[in-house]
Amino acid sequence: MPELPEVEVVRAGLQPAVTGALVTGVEIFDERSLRRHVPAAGSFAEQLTGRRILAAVRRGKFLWLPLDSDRALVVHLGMSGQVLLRTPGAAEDRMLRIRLTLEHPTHGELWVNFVDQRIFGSMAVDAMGPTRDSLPGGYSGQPQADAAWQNRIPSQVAHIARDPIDPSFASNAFFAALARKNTGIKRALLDQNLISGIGNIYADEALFAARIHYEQPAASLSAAKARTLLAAVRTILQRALAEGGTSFDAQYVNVNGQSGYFAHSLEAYGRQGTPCSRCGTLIVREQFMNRGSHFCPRCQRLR
DNA sequence: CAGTTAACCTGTCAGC
DNA sequence: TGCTGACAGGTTAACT
Repeated sequence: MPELPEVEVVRAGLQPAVTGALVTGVEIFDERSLRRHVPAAGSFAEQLTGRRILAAVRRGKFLWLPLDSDRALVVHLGMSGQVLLRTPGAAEDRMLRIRLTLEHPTHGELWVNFVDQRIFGSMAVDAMGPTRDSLPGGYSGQPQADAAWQNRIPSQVAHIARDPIDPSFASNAFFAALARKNTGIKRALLDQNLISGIGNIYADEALFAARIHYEQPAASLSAAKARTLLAAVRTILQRALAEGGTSFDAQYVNVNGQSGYFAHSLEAYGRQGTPCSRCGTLIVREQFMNRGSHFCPRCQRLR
């Protein structure tokens, strides 16, 4: 489940189920799902078994579960990852790669199934370090300023920029970086080191809402236009989150396997050949970065 | 530094 | 029915 809203749906679903739970079992069905695990301080299973989970945190499309060992279980869903909560003994999920068994003090025993068709996603145990700005590492539902994990971040997530719905997102620094970028605006929106959480769907939707062509040079946007774009990004992400994310099929689901509804609200992504909701011109799809860019050629002109 | 390409993978769908 | 090719929401490393 790729972009920010879909990952946040997963985080929010995990939080009440895993916070305070003890990891009692780890089963690995496909080692390739541990691609990002660095076995320096011990194997994946060794570092998890017997540890307690303290929270569920997200920055952009990265999710992590801080452990009582100053490490964290880092989860990235890649293109097709799912995290499913199951009652032990439930029927096997297809394409199950990793399973954790948890013992929660009040909810009892639980399976956390990591399912991933394409195996671009991964789980890893990683060391935590301080955040560069000494602010919270990401979004975790309830702020817990006194918690040791709060202002720390897994080493493999440290290079990822804050996302636009993070209260600590530095808008002015983002605008300044845009003004310095010698590249197209969509490439900049997809650059997770500049702003995180935006993928191909929401980049196209935000650019449509702000009426900006995807190849418009980032540095050429006026201050007002850049502000409009950031506001559009936030609005789209929040609306998508409120509707449970975007699902075209059973691939992108919450921890209970349910789809979101935002696909009905898409204005540009996947709508090539259908009329623009503003002017009736047919939406166009062009090849871009080995995928598609969808836009209205009339509303979104290159200037 | 910016941009391109390839690599990592499996499944689904359209067309023949 | 079966084959082939195109396509899919992401990230990273290597190269120009």
